[in-house]
Amino acid sequence: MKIGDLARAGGVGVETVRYYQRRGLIAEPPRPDGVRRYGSEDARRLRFIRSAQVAGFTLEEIGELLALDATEDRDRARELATTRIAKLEIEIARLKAARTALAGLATDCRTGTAGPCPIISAFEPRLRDEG
Amino acid sequence: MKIGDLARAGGVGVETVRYYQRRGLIAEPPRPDGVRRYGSEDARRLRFIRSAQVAGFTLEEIGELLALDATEDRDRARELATTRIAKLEIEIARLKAARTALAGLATDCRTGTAGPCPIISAFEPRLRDEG
DNA sequence: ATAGGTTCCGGACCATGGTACGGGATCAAG
DNA sequence: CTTGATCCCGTACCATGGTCCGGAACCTAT
Repeated sequence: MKIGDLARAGGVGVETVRYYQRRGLIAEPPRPDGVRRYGSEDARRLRFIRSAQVAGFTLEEIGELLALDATEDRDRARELATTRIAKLEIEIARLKAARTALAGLATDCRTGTAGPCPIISAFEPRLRDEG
Repeated sequence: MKIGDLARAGGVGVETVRYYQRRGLIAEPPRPDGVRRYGSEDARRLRFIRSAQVAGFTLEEIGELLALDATEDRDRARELATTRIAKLEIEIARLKAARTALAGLATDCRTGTAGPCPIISAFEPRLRDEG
């Protein structure tokens, strides 16, 4: 694979691959004829990077994870995982609360009723009755 | 309230309040004696901004929401709300998947077993048996 | 009255994660 | 053998959301 193929396989741009390379997230592959040649392992790494980003890891942390993948430091790996899980829990709870607030807003802003809808108060703790 | 009080009430820095002001998210308050004097309404706005950020709105969108709060454009308000809800659903699902992956990683990386733990594969679709 | 804390302001700077630019080399197809 | 795509490289630039800087003015307590 050349860089363009890898980028396509990973759903990113060529520039992004080069950027990851500069950051040391993807190893510099051999270039027999002057052009970088990647293997399926690189594609796997690239996919991992994207997944880990979704999980909220920064590129720096992802670099550590990748380095760790080859080591025996299971403790550190578990530590990174559990720390991130805790943050994910918080984030998920936050997003759910936001969703609830927005659902309330969408309901309150049904068409047909006159006047503005209470956007700001939609995010405030609901003390008013549900009636 | 002076700007420092407002910032404290909103859990942000003074510079952040000034920044929001520049962005037009908080109205320029009266300054009888040359110093900005805020009321509880401003604190409410500030809290709203933080909540809306958690909900994934950009500051630009938040500006629109704030503008909308005073208008009669219920359709637009509902539209923004439902669009964001859809994105939140996706994001929540993603975070849950990430949490699952990390939980698997943490399990696999129990201490005691020898060898590196499969960090990269933790995020790959699990085809291998659970045994 | 002098020090410490706060406010004012514009503009510079920062972190993160890319994205674009310009210019040159190389390759495959028409 | 030219055209178009792709590759190489370094550097510059971008968007977002702040954060800090320096210098001047003010208030309050000691």
